[in-house]
Amino acid sequence: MTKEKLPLHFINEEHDHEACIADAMVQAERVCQQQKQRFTALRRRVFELVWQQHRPIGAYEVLELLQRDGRAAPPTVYRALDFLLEIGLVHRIASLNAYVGCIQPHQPHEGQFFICEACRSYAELDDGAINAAIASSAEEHGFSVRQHTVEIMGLCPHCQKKEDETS
Amino acid sequence: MTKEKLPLHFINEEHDHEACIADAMVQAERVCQQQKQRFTALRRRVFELVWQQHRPIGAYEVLELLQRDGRAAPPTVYRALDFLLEIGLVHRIASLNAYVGCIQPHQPHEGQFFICEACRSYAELDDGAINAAIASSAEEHGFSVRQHTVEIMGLCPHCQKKEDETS
DNA sequence: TTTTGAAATGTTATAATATAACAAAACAAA
DNA sequence: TTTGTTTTGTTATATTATAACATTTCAAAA
Repeated sequence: MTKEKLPLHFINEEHDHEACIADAMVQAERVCQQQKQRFTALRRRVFELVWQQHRPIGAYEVLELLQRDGRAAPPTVYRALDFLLEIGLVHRIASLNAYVGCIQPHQPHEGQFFICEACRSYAELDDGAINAAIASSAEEHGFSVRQHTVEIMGLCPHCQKKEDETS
Repeated sequence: MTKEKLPLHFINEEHDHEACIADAMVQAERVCQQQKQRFTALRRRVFELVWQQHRPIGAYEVLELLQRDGRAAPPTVYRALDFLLEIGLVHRIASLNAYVGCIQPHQPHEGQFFICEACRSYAELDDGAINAAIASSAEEHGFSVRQHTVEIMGLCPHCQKKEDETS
C-alpha cells in the first residue's frame, strides 16, 4: 500500500510496484466478493496485466500479453475489460483508447486523470474542488450530470525535471 | 449571433439555426484570414456540415453527407477535420469519437463540454472555476498541464423536463 | 503570363479499435 | 446430477483512423 495520503501515483524510484500489484489484487478480490461477482482466472489475469503496466494500456496490448499464455481473441479482452470497468476496478481513458487500473476500487467514483506525455505514467484523483466546480457549473446551466470525463495531459514532476536538464 | 452571454448553446425552440450557421461561417472565414489559412471549398463544406448538426457528429457521418455532393473517401474528411481542429474551428469529443463546431473560434481555448445523452445537443463553455480547479490541482501535484479533456454527459434542461413528464 | 513549388485533394490500401452472433464450456444452485 | 445461467471461445465484421503515393490546385515568383 502506498504511503501517500492522496490517491495520486505517478510511478517513481521509490515505488514498490510488486507490493502495489499484490495489494491491488487483494483489493480487487474483496470488491468482487462484496459485489457478488466472479473474479475468474481470465478477469484476474487481465486486471493484473493492466495493473502491472501502471500506465494506460490499449486493449490490443492487453491481448498481446494475454496471448503469451495461450490463444485469445479480441472479445475475450474486451469482455474482461468491460467487466472490470463495470465494477470499477479499471477506468477507461477516452482520449487514449486505453485502460488503467483503479487505485481506489472500494468506493465507486469517476475521478480525474493526470497523464504524463513523456513517461506515460498517470495519477488518478478524485479532487473535491474539480468535482465541485463541475457540479456548480452544471447546476448553473440546469444540466443534470450522469458521468464525467476529465483527462489532463502534460508532464509529471519527474519528466519536467528531465526536460529542464536537457534544455 | 446568439443573445446569451455564456458560450452555452443547447439547441432549443428559440434557436435560429440558420442565422447561427451563417454567423459561424462568417466567423470561420475571418479566423482563417487572420491565421493566413486557406478556407477551401472542401474545408468550408465540412465545417458547414459539422455546424449544421449542432451535435457531435462522427467522421463517417460527415463523410456520408459529403458523398451526397460527389465521391469522397475517409482521408478527405479526416484531413479537413484535422485542419479545422488545428485552427480551433471545431473540437473533438474524445469520449464519442465525434466532432463539434466551436462556438468561439476567435480566441483559442480548450473548454468543457456538456453533452445531452437524450437529444445529443451540447454546450461548450470555458468555465473559469473549472479551469482554476484543474490548474490548482495540477500545481499542487507538480504536474504541468498541456491540454485537458473535460466531457460531461447527462441531460440538458429540456430533456430533463421531458423525462419528468413521462415518469 | 507562364513557370514553379508548395499546399491541398484524390485514391487505394490497410491499421487500430471495438462489437455482433452464435457455439461451447464452466459453474452455482436446485 | 440436472438445469439454467454465466462465462468464455470463435469467427466474422463493424467502426474509426491513417499511410503512402498520385494528381490537382493555387499563389507567388519570374
